[in-house]
Amino acid sequence: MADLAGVLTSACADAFESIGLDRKWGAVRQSDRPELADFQCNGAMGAAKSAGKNPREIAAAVAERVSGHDAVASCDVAGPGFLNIKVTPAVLSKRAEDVRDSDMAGAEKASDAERVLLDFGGANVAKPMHVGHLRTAIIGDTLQRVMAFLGDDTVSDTHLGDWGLQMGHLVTELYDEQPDLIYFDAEVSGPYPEESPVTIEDLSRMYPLASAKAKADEARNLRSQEAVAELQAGRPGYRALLRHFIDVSVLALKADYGDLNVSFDLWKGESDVDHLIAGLVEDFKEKGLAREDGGAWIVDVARDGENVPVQAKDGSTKLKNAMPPIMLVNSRGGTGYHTTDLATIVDRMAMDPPPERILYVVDLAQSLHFEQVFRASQLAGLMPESRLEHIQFGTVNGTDGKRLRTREGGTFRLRDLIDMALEEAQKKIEAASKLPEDMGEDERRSVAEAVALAALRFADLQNTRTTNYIFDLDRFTSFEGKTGPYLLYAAVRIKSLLRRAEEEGLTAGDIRVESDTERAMVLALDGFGQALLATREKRMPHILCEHIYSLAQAFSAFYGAHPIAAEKDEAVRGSRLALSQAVLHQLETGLDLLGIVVPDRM
RNA sequence: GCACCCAUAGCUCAGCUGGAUAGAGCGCUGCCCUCCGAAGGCAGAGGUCUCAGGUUCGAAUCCUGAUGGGUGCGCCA
Repeated sequence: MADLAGVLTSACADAFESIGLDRKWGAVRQSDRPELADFQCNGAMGAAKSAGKNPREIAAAVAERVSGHDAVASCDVAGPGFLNIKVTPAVLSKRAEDVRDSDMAGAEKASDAERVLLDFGGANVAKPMHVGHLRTAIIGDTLQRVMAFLGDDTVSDTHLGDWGLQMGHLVTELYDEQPDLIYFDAEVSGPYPEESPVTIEDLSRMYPLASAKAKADEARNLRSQEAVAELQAGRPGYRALLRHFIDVSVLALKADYGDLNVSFDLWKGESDVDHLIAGLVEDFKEKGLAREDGGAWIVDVARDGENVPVQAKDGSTKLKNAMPPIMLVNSRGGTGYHTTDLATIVDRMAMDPPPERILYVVDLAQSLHFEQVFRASQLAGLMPESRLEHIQFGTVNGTDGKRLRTREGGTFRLRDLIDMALEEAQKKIEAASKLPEDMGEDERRSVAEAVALAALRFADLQNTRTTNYIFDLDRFTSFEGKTGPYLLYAAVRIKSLLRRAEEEGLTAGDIRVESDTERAMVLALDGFGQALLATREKRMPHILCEHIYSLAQAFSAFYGAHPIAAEKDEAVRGSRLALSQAVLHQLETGLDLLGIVVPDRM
C-alpha cells in the first residue's frame, strides 16, 4: 500500500482531471493545521488562477468527488479554497500495520533508479584526515545508504589524493632523512622491500614539515615538483615508495572511517588513472580544446560573457575572471587534480556497466574546481555535465563561529575529534548513571561508541547540507533535545518496553488507531517514504533527520499519554504494542540509513 | 575586482514546487513519576523572517538592489 499522501494525491488528481484541470494541482501533503485536518491540498487556488475560475467553486467540485473515496472520512473546503482532508481510522490502522510488516518500513523504491557513483574526494595520502573529511564521510555515506535503499545501484569510491605535489614532498623529505634507502638508488629498479620504510606517524610528521620548507624555500619546492614529475614519469623507486605511502595511509583511514561507520566499495585513487593521463591529454589536444600557454597546456572552459574585459573604477580595463581555464599539464610536465579528475571520469565510464551519474561529495570551497571539470568533461565528450553533480557542503565551525581550529590554531584532526566525542559520550553516560548494573565493560564501551557515533552523525546531518554548522560536542552528546543520543534513547526505550512485554507473555494484536496521539503518530509514520524520496532527490539528509526526530517525538507523546504494556484491555494493549513495533521498525530503519547503530539497551 | 554559499526567537537550526495562526531544540516559567525507562511528557513566555523596492488575491519562500558574514579565483590538491 502506498503512503496516504500518495493515495490522496492520486484521488485529488483524478478529481481535478475530471473537471478538466491539470492533474498536478492534486498534490496532497500532511496538514499544517493538525487540529483541522490530516492532509491538505492547496491546488484549487493555483488551478483557479491559471484557468481564470473561482477557487472555491473548483475546491467544492474536487471535495465532492474526493469525499467518496474509501480512505476519506471527510473533505471540506476552507478559506479561499483549501481542501482539508481527514482519513478514516480504519485506513490509518491498516497503514500502520503495513509499516510494521514492510521490509522498507513503509517506504517504497524510487521509480527512477539509477546507477550512481559517489566520489568522496578528499582523503589525502600525505595528510591526516581533518574536520572537512568528517562531513564528506558522513553525508556521502548517508546519501549512499538512502539511495541504495530506494533502489539505486550505488558504488562508492574514496578517491584518495595520492598523485600530486604532496607525494613529491614526501619523497624528497624522506630522501633528506634517509638518503641511503634503496628507493633512491637510480641504478636499482627493484625488487624493493615488502615492508614500508615509514609509518603513518612518519607521514603525518613529514608532510607538514616538507610543506613548510617548500613554502619558505623555492629551491626546496622545485625539488618536490621534480620528484612528482619523476614519479609520474614512472621512476621505479618512487613508485614503490608511493605504494608504501598509500598502503600505510589506507590502513589508518580505514580505522577512522570505521569509527564513523563509513565504508567504501572502492579504494581507488588519483594514481590509479595515471595510465589514462597521456591519452587524455592527447585527446584534448586533438580536439583542439587545449592550448599552450607559457609551457603549460590549458583548457578554456569559460562561456560567452564570463571572461570579458570590464571597465575598472580607475578607468583601466581588466579581465573579468569568472571562469579561469584549467591547467591540464603544467610547465614542468606535471598534472594536477583537474587532470586526474578528468581521467577518473574516463576510468569510470569504462566500468561495466558505467555509472549514469557521478556525485562528488566535497566541501563547497571546491565548487569552482568542479564547475571547471564538469565543463571540460562536457567539452571533451567524456560525460555530460548534467550527469555530474557537486554535492557541496559548508564548513565545520567552532563555537566562536569561525572555522574549527585546535587551541594552537592548527587544523583539527578527525582522529582527535572522534576521540573527543567518545570521551564526551562516556562522561555524559557516567553522569546520568542509568546503565544497568549488570552491564560489563565491553558493553559499556560499545554503548559509549554508539552514543558518540549517533552524536557526531546526527549533528552533522541534521543541518542543511549547504550551510556551515557550529561544532559543539557538549550539545551534540546531550541526551536532551534534538540530538543523536535522544534518538537512541527513544529507540532503546521501545526495545526495552517490547522486550518486557514479551517476557510477560503479552502479545501484539490488530492495530486500532483511536486517540489523537495515536493518530498523529501514524501520520508521522506515513511520511517516511516522502521524506526519503525528498532526501534522495535533493541529496539533503537533514530531511530524513527531521522525519526521524518528529517520529521519535510523536512516540514520546503517545507513550506519555497512554499505558502500553500496562494497559489492562487486551485488545487496546495489543494494538498499542503493535503500534510500538511499527514505530521501532521505522525508527531503526531510518537510523540505520543515517549510519547510526542502536544498542539493545543503554 | 569577480564568482559561489548564507542571513528566520536570546542561542543552535527547520520551514518542500508561493498559501491558513512562521515551527523545533537549548535556555527561561509552571505542571506531571505508590503507574511500561522522567535521558521523558504537557502547558506558557519569546519573532517588524537583515533592509529597500517589485511580481501576486496572497511572499520567510519568486525577481532586482543594498547591507552583513563565510568561501574561492590558470602551475598545492
